[in-house]
Amino acid sequence: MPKHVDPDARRRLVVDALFRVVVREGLQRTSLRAVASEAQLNIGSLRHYFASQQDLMRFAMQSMLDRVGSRLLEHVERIGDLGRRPRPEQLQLAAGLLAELLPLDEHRRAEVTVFLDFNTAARTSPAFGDLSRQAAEGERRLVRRVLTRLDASGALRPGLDTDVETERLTALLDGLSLSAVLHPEILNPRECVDVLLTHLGDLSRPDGTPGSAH
Amino acid sequence: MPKHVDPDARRRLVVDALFRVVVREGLQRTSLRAVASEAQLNIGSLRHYFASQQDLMRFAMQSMLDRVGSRLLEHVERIGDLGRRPRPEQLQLAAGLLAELLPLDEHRRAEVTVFLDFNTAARTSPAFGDLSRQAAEGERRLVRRVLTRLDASGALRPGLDTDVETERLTALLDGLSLSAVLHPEILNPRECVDVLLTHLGDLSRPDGTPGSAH
DNA sequence: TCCGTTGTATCACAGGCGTGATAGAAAGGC
DNA sequence: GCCTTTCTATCACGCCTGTGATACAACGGA
Repeated sequence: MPKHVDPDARRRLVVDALFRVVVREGLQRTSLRAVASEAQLNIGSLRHYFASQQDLMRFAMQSMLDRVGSRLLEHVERIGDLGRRPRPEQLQLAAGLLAELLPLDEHRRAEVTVFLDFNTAARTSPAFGDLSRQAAEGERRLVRRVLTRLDASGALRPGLDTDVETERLTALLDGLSLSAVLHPEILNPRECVDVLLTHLGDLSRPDGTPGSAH
Repeated sequence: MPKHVDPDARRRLVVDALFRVVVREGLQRTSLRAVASEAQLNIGSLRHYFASQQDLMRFAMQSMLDRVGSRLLEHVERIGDLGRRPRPEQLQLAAGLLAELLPLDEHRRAEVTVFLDFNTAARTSPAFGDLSRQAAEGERRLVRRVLTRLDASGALRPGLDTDVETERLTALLDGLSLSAVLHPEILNPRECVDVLLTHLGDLSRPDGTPGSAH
């Protein structure tokens, strides 16, 4: 006995419409009316589900963070135990996981685009400050975790400073995302992957060196 | 016999006011009235020097690109010939030059902040598209030039792919700038420099290996 | 059937925006 | 002195924004 409207589905519909508007027009021109129109809803209906513009914006950003977070978690579980893989595959798997954050297809491109707009807005908009910070910390936790796991299974060069390498790899991912979104004609997805693989290769133990796994 | 007002000085004054507003409020809230108020000018006066908002915005971004460009040029000349320096100093000098692009002090932080806001806006605003692209290409030219000069003086590991390394270092710089501007509590200037030096160190020829310079 | 809840749709308001028009002050060549 | 150019200042217009208020339809349990 389903209710004729599912509020959660409605909110998702609105959020998806908002994402499309942000991607197409930029956050600056993403007004309530534009989102309502994109969702083919009356602005009155939209406001029935979101009390204010700020509510909608926060909900949308939180939704995106949740989606990315659960996708990453899923990917981590799919990989399973890293220690029992051969070393080249370890690096490949790590790259595949981190590439979830790169705009390599239209879906991730849209995510990164919206994410960038939200984060730049968050700099001067207190309403998003906590979400932006939480996202930045989450990204660093992921990167650090990838690095420590690689290191634990002996894939990495000895003597690396984890703090510095975490910031370095995070900056690399952020910079690649930024360029790929803002200047796709300069940096295409294949080059992004090349750079990421090169970086991980540089961090890895030289071929022939025995790892210290276990 | 000085004229009572110097139009160029007036424009510079307005542009500086615009930068302050963008840094403080974000590009979204940077209206003509806000800039005029910040410059302590009447909006009518402001519009006497800039025909339209778009004119002002373009002029401001172009001004910033010019300033950064000439500062980089000056720094390059100050360094002079790289070949006749000892290798550790070569890396240090390269890092110092590239660090002109990082938000390490308040002045550069303001620049990078404005630059970021302009570039995200440029994604969906055709008026800034060309300037944004030109800046991205300029940054890559600089990075590539630094890398090839280091390589020519024998400071770099052999076998590096210049295209990939250019994108890698560019992404690293962009990512560091992004994080340092959006999350200064997570990434401070010292860490930025650490990461940059670590990266250049990784690219450099291992100690004890004779360089191929001259 | 009645009624409360939920959803849809519309109007109106105040506020900010860029911009065109215009009036008046100030400056400088003659 | 005057006249032209440059600069300053203000008004008004149309547009778009978020939001409060309100009316009306539709649903679901009693």
